[in-house]
Amino acid sequence: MIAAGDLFFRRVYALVREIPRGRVATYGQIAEMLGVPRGARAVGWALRALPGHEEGSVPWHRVVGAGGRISPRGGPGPQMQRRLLEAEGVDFRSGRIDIARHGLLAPDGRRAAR
DNA sequence: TTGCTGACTTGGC
DNA sequence: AGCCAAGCCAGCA
Repeated sequence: MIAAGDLFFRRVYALVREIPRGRVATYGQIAEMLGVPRGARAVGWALRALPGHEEGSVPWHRVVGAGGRISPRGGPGPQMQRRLLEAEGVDFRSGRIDIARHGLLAPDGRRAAR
């Protein structure tokens, strides 16, 4: 259960839940949606504090860094994140995600991917 | 209230 | 292409 005061965290979680399967959003993009263009780090903080309770409900793995690269955090996290994304059809051919295709507002390019 | 840290981003070497 | 430094935001001691 999230504390009543942690409104920012709840907003972040709510937004991440809205990310469709097979698509990804960047920290900066989420922050901008929240009305905080430079609050990318705050978004990361929120996800870091993501309780295991919400972990099953919030697709945190669909949140990546700018340029479609997974933020190294020193744990099995990044590896699992990449695995989950690949399972959704996200292409890591270049070692990073193509935001132009898998981005939140990007047209479904998964089909065009090759 | 002050200061440090961090799942970030951008710009310069 | 990869590494370093500065800027910004929120939470916690």
